[in-house]
Amino acid sequence: MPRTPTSENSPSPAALRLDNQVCFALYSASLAMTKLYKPLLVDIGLTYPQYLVMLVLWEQDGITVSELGERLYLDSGTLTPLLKRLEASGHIRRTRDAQDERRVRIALTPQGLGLRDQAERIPHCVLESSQCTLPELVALTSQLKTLRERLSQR
Amino acid sequence: MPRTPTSENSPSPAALRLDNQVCFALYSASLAMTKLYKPLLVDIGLTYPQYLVMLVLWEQDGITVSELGERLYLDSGTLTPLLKRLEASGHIRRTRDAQDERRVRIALTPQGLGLRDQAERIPHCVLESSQCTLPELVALTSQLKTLRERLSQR
DNA sequence: GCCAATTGAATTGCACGCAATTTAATTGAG
DNA sequence: CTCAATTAAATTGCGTGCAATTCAATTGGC
Repeated sequence: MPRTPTSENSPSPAALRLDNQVCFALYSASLAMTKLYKPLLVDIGLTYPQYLVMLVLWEQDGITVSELGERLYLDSGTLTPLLKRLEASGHIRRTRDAQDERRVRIALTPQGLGLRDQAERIPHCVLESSQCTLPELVALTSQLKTLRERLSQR
Repeated sequence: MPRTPTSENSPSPAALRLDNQVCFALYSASLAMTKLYKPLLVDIGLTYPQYLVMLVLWEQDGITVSELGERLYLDSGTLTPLLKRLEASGHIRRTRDAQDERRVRIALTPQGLGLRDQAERIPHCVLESSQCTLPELVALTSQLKTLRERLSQR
């Protein structure tokens, strides 16, 4: 009997097949998306999570670390070092709240605000590269939000 | 005029609004999914990416590091340390290929193979917790695979 | 058969995510 | 008013992801 290079034991049940996992489809699509953004973001000196932080700050300047965390579903263990790097890059300033010294407020610098103009071309580039139509992406976004809500309400 | 706690500059263009980003929907849903798996995987002593590796090995025992990487879209910089930890846990063995000493083949130990029985209950748990129907998840998986293919063919 | 080019892993360095702990500031029950 | 409980960030430690480099083994042009 010919021996294949990979020895099969009993076949894996369908429920454990990699190609049947939503989790892997989600995981690998998310990493692929990050790779698509990378070259665009390198041009403006941001990493992908840093870009997400900037998106929030362009909408809501001066919010606290925990408000930022609620928006992005990230905690201070992730955000604190990330924000320090954004500060070191000159995009933001971190200042203790005068009313409540426990809070740290994040404010855009003029440089950080200026970055928004350069970032405006990114969504278009991504749409192009995604090979998807806008309605497709809008629909997918909506489904993913629903999934996220359902998953995180545990 | 009442002043909001966060000072708005010019409003952020719609294309840069966080809630309109597929990338963020994808990113946050993926992290939420990881969190759902974590307690289930802790029980069997695996991290989430380690679980993905085991899914592949349960299908194809004895493959090389690069074949594993093609399956998971990960490179050796990620896989090498991860595989060393799986080896340290006793789930796999790493051995140089006799035909080509550059290749490293990954083989399940009896313990690693035995883990599959314990893992079989996981997909059901996830389906329950996801608050989604199976057809919904199947459809979403398919869309995400399409997206991944389109994104990574650049 | 020889040596340059290629290939497969490993290594290095950096930036996340996140659990768990610590520190500092604020709140609140009595 | 006081002190314990709570809250907000920061810190620590570990495990990814990934670019870039290194190292060893193999291949291919001559």
